[in-house]
Amino acid sequence: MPKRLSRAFFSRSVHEVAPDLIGAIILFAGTGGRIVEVEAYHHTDPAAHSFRGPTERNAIMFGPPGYAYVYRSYGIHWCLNFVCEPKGSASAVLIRAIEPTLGLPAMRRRRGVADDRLLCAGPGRVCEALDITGAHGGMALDRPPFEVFARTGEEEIVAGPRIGITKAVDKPWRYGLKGSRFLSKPFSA
DNA sequence: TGCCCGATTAACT
DNA sequence: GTTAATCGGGCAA
Repeated sequence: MPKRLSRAFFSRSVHEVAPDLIGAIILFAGTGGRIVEVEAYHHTDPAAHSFRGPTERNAIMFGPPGYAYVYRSYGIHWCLNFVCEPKGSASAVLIRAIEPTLGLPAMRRRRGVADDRLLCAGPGRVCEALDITGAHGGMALDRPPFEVFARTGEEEIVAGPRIGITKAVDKPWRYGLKGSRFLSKPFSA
């Protein structure tokens, strides 16, 4: 039985937690699968929402680790983050893509796409497939409806530049499961 | 109060 | 490859 990830797991540096999340299982109300792509955002990073200090939107990032930070992207989509590091560090990992395994009928219905590779290939798609919205921001990751389990065994992890940002574009803080068909974009060799 | 633009996606050409 | 959709956050005034 996989080990449930608790607050101690998320209390470490966001640059340790992010690659350790590749291969982990995330379930929300019983739907989800294996995490195959994430990005790390540290509060000293100009691309992070927390870079300019606490606001109403990013308040969760300044709280304790092990909680969900959900924000609205482009006025349309929801994006899910896991808050990391000791409280006040304001760092988080963006969940960018999942290999969908549990609750496939529900996820297909919510997404309305024919190809399962597009169910959870992107941060907005992940939230639509799992039915995560801003209402779930601030929820603990070790309590229902969230369930997060550690990966079992070794995984081959690749890193590269993050997607969709205009600041700190050179930092290789996007992590993925090598060769996965469920990435939002391939990693360049 | 007004303005610009974004940790995106889908539907175009 | 390009672009519209769509709206709240953050900052200037």
